[in-house]
Formats: sequence, C-alpha cells, structure tokens
Amino acid sequence: MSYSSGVTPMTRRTFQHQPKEVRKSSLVEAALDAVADEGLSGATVREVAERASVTPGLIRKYFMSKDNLIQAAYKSFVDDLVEKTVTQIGNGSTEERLRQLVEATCQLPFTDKRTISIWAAFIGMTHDDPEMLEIHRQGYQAFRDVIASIIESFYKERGTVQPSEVIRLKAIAVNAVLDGFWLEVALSPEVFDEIDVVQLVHESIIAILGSTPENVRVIS
Amino acid sequence: MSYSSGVTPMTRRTFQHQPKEVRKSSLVEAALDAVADEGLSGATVREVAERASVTPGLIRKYFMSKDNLIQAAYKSFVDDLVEKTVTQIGNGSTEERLRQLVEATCQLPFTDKRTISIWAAFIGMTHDDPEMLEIHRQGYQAFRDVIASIIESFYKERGTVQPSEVIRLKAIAVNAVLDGFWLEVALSPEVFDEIDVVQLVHESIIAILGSTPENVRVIS
DNA sequence: ATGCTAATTATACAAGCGTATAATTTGGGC
DNA sequence: GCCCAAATTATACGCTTGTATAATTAGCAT
Repeated sequence: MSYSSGVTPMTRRTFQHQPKEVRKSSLVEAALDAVADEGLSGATVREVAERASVTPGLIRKYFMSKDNLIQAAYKSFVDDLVEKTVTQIGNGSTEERLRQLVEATCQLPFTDKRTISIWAAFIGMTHDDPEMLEIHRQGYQAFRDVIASIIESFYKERGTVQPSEVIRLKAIAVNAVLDGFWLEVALSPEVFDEIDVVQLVHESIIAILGSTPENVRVIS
Repeated sequence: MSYSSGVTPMTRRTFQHQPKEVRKSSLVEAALDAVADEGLSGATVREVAERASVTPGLIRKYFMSKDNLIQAAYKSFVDDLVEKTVTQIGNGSTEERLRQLVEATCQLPFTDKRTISIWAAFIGMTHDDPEMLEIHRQGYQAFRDVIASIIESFYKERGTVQPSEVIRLKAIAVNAVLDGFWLEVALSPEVFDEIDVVQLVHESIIAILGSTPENVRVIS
C-alpha cells in the first residue's frame, strides 16, 4: 500500500537521514522478511522498499542492483546462522557441546518457519549465481569446522586420538546427518510429532563416531 | 530466438497435431529442462514453449496456468526419482539392496547437475505453494518406505526382529543420512573429490543400524 | 475431394518488474 | 539563519511476464 492512494500527493512524505550502515542493514533485513513471507519471487524491489518504509529508488543508492541486495541478504543470513550456532554451543564439556550442537540443529529457532523458508528459497539460487554458491560454501565450511573441533575433543577425551583425515571424514558424516535431519524436520515436521528428534540424532551421531570400518559390530 | 526475426511472417509456421498426453509430457519435459538450465525464474511460459518447439499460447490449452505446469513438472520429477531408485535397488540380497540404495543416492545419475538443479529450484517452492508441498511429501514418504523395507530385511537376516517403531525411527535416521550426504555432494562436490562417498555413507548407515541406546560401544 | 472439429499459431493487452534520473527534503557547518 | 552536500522521494521508461482471444492450419470422417 502506497502512502498516497494513487493520486498525486500534495506533499512529499517526510523522511530522516540514516547512516549508511543502518540503512543497508535495514534493507537487508527487509529483504529477508520479504523472502521469508513471499518467497523469492515476492521479494521485489518495491516489496522490500515498502517493508523498509522507504521508496524503491533508494535501494539502488546502497546496492548496485537487486541481485546485489539479495546476495547481501543471503550472506547476512548465513553468517547469522553460523554465529548463532557457535554462540549456543558455548564452551562446556565435549558432551555438552555435542548436545548443544544437536539441539541447535533440531530445535527452535533454527527450525522455525522463517529460517527454513529463507534457507529453502536461497538454496535454489546457488546453481545459477556463482556468488550465491560461494556464500553458501563459506557458511558450510565454517559449520563443518565447528563440528570438527567437537569431534576432535570427543576422541581426545576417550584417549583414541584420530588422524586428521579420520576427523575430517567424521565431520562430513556428522554434518550430513545434521543437515538431513534438519531438512526433514523443516519440510515434514508432522513426521516428528511424537519423536524425540534430539535423542534420535544424538544416537545416530554417537553411532557414527563410535564406528570404524574395523570395529563396527552389532552387539546384541 | 523466434522463428521469424521480428517481422511479420509471410506464412505461419507448420505444425503437427499431437495426442494430448504426448504434448503434455513434452511440455513437462521442456519445463524441467528450463528449470535445470535457467533456474525457476528462467522457466517462463515463453522459454518452455520454445524448448518444446511450440508457441506460448498452446501451454494454456493443456495446463490451467503456468503454476499448474510447474506443479505437473515437479510431480513428474519426483515420481521419476523414486521409480529410478526402486528400479536400481532391484531384488537382490539385503546387503546388495542396501549398497544399491547408497549408490543410487551418492552417484550419477542422481547427483548430476540437472537433477540437483531441479531439486534445489523446486524445494524452495514447497513453503509457498501447498500443492508443491504435498507432492514433495508424497515423494519422501515413498522413499522412506523403500528404506524401511530394506531395514526390516536387515534385522530379520540377523535374527534380531525389531518392533515396527524401531524400524520407523531407523528409517527416518537413514533417510536423513542419505539426504544430508546427497545435499553435500550436490552442493559442494569438490569436498568429495578424494573421498569414497559410497563407503563413507555405507559405514554411517551400518553404524546407525547396528546401534541401540544400550549397545553402542566404541570397541577399539 | 470436402467439410468439420480440434489443435496450433499469432497477436494483443494489462500488470509488474528492475532501473534511471530529476526534483525535493534533510541536517550539519559556518 | 543560511547554505550546501548528501539523502531521499517521485516519476518515468522500456522490458518481460502471464494470460486472453481471434485467426489459421491439420487431419480425420464421410
């Protein structure tokens, strides 16, 4: 809804000057809201501008193009996600950190509708736009590093120091498990209505960490 | 590129009548090609029509709207994927079927650029469009059923018959692992350049199947 | 051969898109 | 209190989109 209902306004709308960074992040936030609510195709320049209480032309003062704004929004989103994860994991014992990692992945606010909608909307762009792909990769790399550090502690505590190559493989596997569960929870939440996801994921990860090609045995 | 370079054509282009189903599936295939190559935003009515060697107007004879065409394309894609998986798995021993399942997930043609591009493009629509969500869910349900039947055989062969609830949980977990790995391979293939993904996934799944909350132990 | 019906093409239109640019307002320096 | 640069608004343009519809063609029944 425009501020004037179609007719030429008697007076221009008032506005306030804002520092560059404030305006930029305000526009980025508005873009993410638009993507979450209306999907990628709904995140038009006009829609974003309206959500930021600003006129469309202003966007081009701060971003070279609409694509540029979308990229900035994606980067902001990915960085936030990684940072929130790191923060939530904290500095406790290995067991605690692992549990926090699982909870961060399976529970709110990481599985809320907004986060999932944005993730899903953007993931499709990584194949067309090389810049979006790069942003995605950096985020995943950072996430995998967090996982790897926990796994390293895990083995150290158990006195079975593993070569870095093993840790790398385990980190990839654990990352896959977290990603896969997250995706399932995100897209088919009703499947997990009566399931303790955190427990299930935790068991799966422990199973993977506790197995090597030589020592996997079904005991019972 | 149109058949006439902008000027009014002297003669209309020739065409052939086609059976309803042939035309429909031809349009669906063209839509999938367009999505794979140009992304969702590139899959316009005109683009699809051109790829199907047809004029845009014809699409509306077979599909109520563009959205309707996109939904049909997604359904075709999902059904194909499930069917190809089932076919590849075949009727061998449990061990063979499990191996085939893993290979089907991690190797070509399930991880080729076309398949991944289409999957990624569509997944973002499942949050806006309820019909797309339903198509997605049906596909996943079918896939999970395939996994569950393999898992059931797995336990039967080992003489440890599990309650259906356990099988269901394991199926969800295995599905998550496959999904997660598939996603990683799809989006960051360079990570797996020197890794035997099939082996890694297989180990992870065996670890999960062989673990219960009571019997998980690190042996070595 | 002819005529009829369905299939297909060609054309047009209104709406929405990203973008460019000129006009106006704001707020701090003097 | 004025002025000037920067920030913001307003307006317009050209293009693409999905859709509607009229004109034409193709193929089959007779």
